[in-house]
Amino acid sequence: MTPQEYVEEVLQLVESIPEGRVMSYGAVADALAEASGRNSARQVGTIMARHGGGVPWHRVVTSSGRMPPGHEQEARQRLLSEGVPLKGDHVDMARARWLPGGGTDGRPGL
DNA sequence: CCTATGACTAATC
DNA sequence: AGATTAGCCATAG
Repeated sequence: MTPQEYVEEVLQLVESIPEGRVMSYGAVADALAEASGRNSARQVGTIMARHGGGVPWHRVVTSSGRMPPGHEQEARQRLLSEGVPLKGDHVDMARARWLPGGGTDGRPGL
C-alpha cells in the first residue's frame, strides 16, 4: 500500500459519507486501517489538508466536531446547507457521526 | 538515523 | 466550555 493509494482510499471514503453526516479523522483512519494497514488521525488530517480539494472535506471533522482552521466559516456554511446537526460553532457529533457499512444511515437507535 | 511538524485525540485544570 | 499538556504516528528534511 503506497502513500498515494492510501490517499485515494481516504478520499474515496470521504466521498462515501452521506449528506447530513460527518466522520471524525480518527474514524476515517480507523475505518481505513483494515484497507491500508495504518491508522492515525493526524495522517488523515494531513492528507485532507493536501488532497482534500475535490471531496466533501467538510464532512470530516475532529472528534469534538470542530472544523479545520482557516475553513471554519466555509465548512460551517456547507454543513448547515446539508442539514448536518450543528451545535453553535461545532458539529453535533452525537447525532452527525456516521460509520461506513452501517447500512443506509448507520444510526444506531436514537 | 534523528528532529521537527501537523485539517488529531483524550485527559486535566 | 476554553486552554494546556502529553501521546500518537507517518512524512519530510
